[in-house]
This record gives sequence, structure tokens and C-alpha cells, in this order.
Amino acid sequence: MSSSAVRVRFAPSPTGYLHIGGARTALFNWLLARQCGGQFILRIEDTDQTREVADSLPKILQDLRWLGLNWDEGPEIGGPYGPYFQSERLEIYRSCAERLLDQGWAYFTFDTPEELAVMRDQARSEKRTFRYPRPAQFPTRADAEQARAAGRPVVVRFRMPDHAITVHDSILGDVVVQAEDLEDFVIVKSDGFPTYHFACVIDDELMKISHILRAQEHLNNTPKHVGLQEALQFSTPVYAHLPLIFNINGTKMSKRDKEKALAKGEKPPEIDVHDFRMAGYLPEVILNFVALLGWSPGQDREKLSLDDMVQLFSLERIGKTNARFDRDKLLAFNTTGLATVSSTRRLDAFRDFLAVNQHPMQQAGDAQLQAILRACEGLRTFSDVLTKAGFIYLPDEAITYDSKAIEKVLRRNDGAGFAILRKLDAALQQHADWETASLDQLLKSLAEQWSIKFGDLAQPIRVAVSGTTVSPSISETLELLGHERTGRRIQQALRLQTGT
RNA sequence: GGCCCCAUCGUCUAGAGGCCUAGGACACCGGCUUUUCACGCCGGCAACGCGGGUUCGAAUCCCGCUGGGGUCACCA
Repeated sequence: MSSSAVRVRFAPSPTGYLHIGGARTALFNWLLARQCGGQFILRIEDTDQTREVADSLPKILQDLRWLGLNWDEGPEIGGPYGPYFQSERLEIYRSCAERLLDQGWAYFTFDTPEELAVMRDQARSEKRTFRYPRPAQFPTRADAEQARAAGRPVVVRFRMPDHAITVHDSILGDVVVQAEDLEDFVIVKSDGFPTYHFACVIDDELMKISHILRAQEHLNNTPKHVGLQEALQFSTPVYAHLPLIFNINGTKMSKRDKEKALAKGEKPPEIDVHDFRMAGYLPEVILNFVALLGWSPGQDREKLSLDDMVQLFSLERIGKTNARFDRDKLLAFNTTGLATVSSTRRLDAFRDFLAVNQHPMQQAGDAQLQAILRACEGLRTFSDVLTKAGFIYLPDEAITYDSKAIEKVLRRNDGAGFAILRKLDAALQQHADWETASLDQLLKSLAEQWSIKFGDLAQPIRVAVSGTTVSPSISETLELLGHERTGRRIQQALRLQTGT
């Protein structure tokens, strides 16, 4: 096979945002395509109208774009093998089903969900594994019409081949499933839509997909797909089932984790790509981190650019063991990522962060934002900028004073902090050159003059202007805030002493 | 429970029979730095699940056990 024949796809169903695990699947497919000069196709698996979420598609596209995973064929750009929405390919699936029906590879059944449930329950109570009982005689089309007329659900089931099926997986090796463990499964639902298995196999063939990289939870589905390919005389793509990603405690990473945390009054964990975007992570860092979950370039290499990954990626180096998503390590990656990106890139990413969060700091000009970013050196995520310097963009009256900070820094020792603050107020009012270096010089000399530690002078101001003990370095903080607002906030803090 | 997959530090992993007294990263623990919070720097702790083989030699190959995971829908 020539390398230009590599065609891979990412096939999400439009039920929400892009999950972080889905992002890794998309990335691996994308990397393979880019490395081989092949095509990365985006296909939308919208065959279940009941589960569909209205604005999910634009969200997924937006998440993919934010990550930088561009597609060569798919929604919004089309391509030679479209349409790329399964809901627009119904006619194709229908004709394939007809073909299978004609050739005896599929048959109609008329069971209601309730009847099926009874059969399954019975099998369970008898400790038998349930497999759909294939009828000796397949119902005719006329039978199907009659059943439909009588109001019974009509579905089409695939007659699985009666031999064992071997899946050749390039990560796991050969996986053999015996004939008796295979079941006749539904390929056309009673609403006329194809099931996932059916649509997926047909589209992969027609779209000339060469490699299928997907999560390992699909491994058990693969014999079904291979059976279908055999009956339809399709070719079988190269399969590569990726190890799964779990929470650090081994549970599934699910959107429900967010609800649970919220219910407990905790901060919800990031699960979807969009969550990480909102939390202030860099997309390239997320990609780098997630690539290392199940894949490793070897040679103790970890920090990789997208280009590095395109170059180093290989199916052979994908592991078999499930991984746990270590948020601490991601945070560490993001910290170095933020410390090493170019300042223009950082500014762009920060603007994006402010925009998705609709933060008032958006109003600031580039120079001011750059100054804030510089002042927040050591930040782990862009959210840190908000906790550390967000007070700058709050109206004076919206500053909330942390009671512990007030007590410890200002009120303690008979209001020693307040006393220093009062002296500082006078000195600062007279200081005209409102710029970091100059302010720094002033404050240092005052500390020396008054024979106090720098911290004993810095902390009272910090609390006065920010309400907390956390802010950028004090002189930078003052420059960022400006002379006027600094004065107002000190006055405001001073009033706390008397309670007026 | 049936079927399937997997098994190296707490976590992500390197390791493709001798280079392993098992390497890196994160976390953790100590120390340094310090103007708060972070960052940074230095040092340390820490793993081949168990039992059998095969071999001169096994983390690496084989078998069993144990453990973990996935899947058993007219959802993808």
C-alpha cells in the first residue's frame, strides 16, 4: 500500500462537546494522516435522533479547530466522498440492507423491546448467555409488510457468519472470537435508520478508510464489522484499538463527574476539551499531554510540539495498557508550556481564554495584557492570572477583603499594619513616577528608613489594594493598578480600621 | 456471570534475553531562593503482582493463578 493511500477518520456523534478521550483519538488519527501525507476525514455519526443534542456539532467543530486538528474532508468543507453526515446517507444504507436481505445475509424480525427483554431475563435466570435465536426460516418481505401493518416493529438483523472471526489488530495482535460467541445483531432499526455498526462499516468502505484508530471499548464490536465486511465483500481496514483513559482513581472520565462535584460543592473537573479551554490550558499542551497517554516516542522524550509528534508518531509505539489521567502532570506541562511559548502566542491564547470566559479584562489593551502576563510569571493556567491579578479589573467597591488577611496583616499588633499603611499612603501620594522600577526603589528605601522588613511593608499594601495576600510583586501591582486607583483603595482599606 | 483485552515506581512511561545496582517525567519528602502566591534550582524516597517453567542468564519468552479493565442495546 502506498503511503498516500492512508485515509483515516474521526467519527463523533453529535451529543455534546468533544471529550478529552475523543480528542486523543482524533489526534492519533490526525497524526497518522499528517505523517503519511494522507487524509484526515471528519464524519458525523448522527443515526440516533433521540440522543442528538442541538448545538453539539458546532461545538465539536470548534473544539477540534481550537486544538488545531484540521480535517481534509467533512462538515463545512465537503469532499469527494460525501455526504459526511450519516443522516444524509440513508439511501446508501438502505440499498446495502436490501442487498444483504436478497442474499440471505440478513433477515427481518418483529420483536418488541419488551419481548426481547423477557428473553434476555429468562436467559439470565437460567444462567445462559443470551444470543438472538436465528429463525430456521427467514420472514419474507410480505411478512414484514404484514407485521408493519399490524403495528409491530420491523428491524433487520445481520446473519453472522458461522465461523470464528479473527481481528488483526496492529496494537493487540490477533484476537479470535469463536462462532458461538457471535450474535446476529440489528443493522436497521425500526425507524429505518442504520445502527452504528452498519453505517460505520459501509462508510469506511465507501470513504476508502485505510486505518481505524479508535478506543479499545470498540474491540468487541470489531468482529461484527469484519463479519459485515465479509458479507458485503468489502475490504478490511487496518485496526488499531487504543488503550482507554480513566480518572486518576480508575473510574471512567464522564460528564457526570462534573455534576457530582457540583452537587458536593466542589470545583467540577475538566472533562471535555472545552472545559480545559475555559480553565486556561494551552491547546498544544493538551495535545502533547494526551498523546503520552498510551503512546511514547521513547528516548525519555516528553515535551513535544505538534510537529515533533507528526514526525515521531507510530502505531508500533502505542501501548496496550489503560492510562489514568493525571491532572497534576498536565498542570506541570502547562506551566512549562506557558513559560516557554512566545509572548505573542501567549497573548493570543490569553485573549481566547478571556473571551470564552467573557472576563472584563478583555477590555485591556495588548500592552496592558502583556504586562499582566509578565507580572504573573510562574502561572500554571490562565485561570491563575485571574486569581492573582483579577482584582485589577474589579471596580474599587467590588473588592472583597479577606477577613483572615485583614486580621493577620493589618489589624494584628494593635493595628501595626494600618499604621504602616497610613505612612505609606502619604509617601505614595507624593510619588509621581508611577512605574515599577521607580516604585520598587521607593518602597525599598522606605523599608530601610523605617527599619522594617520589606514584607511588612508590602503585605499591607497588597491587602489594601487586592483584598487578599496574593498578587503579583507589589511594585508591579501598583503600576498595573495606576496611581489613582491605588490611592482610592488604600483609603478604602484604611476605613476598615475604624469601621466607617 | 459469558466473551475479550491488559499487567514495570502513587501516576504517565522507557525497557523488544545479558547494556538494569531498572532510566525519565509528574506527584511526594527534604533543602535553597523569596515581597505574598506561584515559579525556579539542588537532593531524596519509590516499581518489574504471585507461582511454575524455558535458558548459562528473564522485567523481557511460555503456562497457570491473582488482579484490573472492556463488552454483552433497535447508543455510538
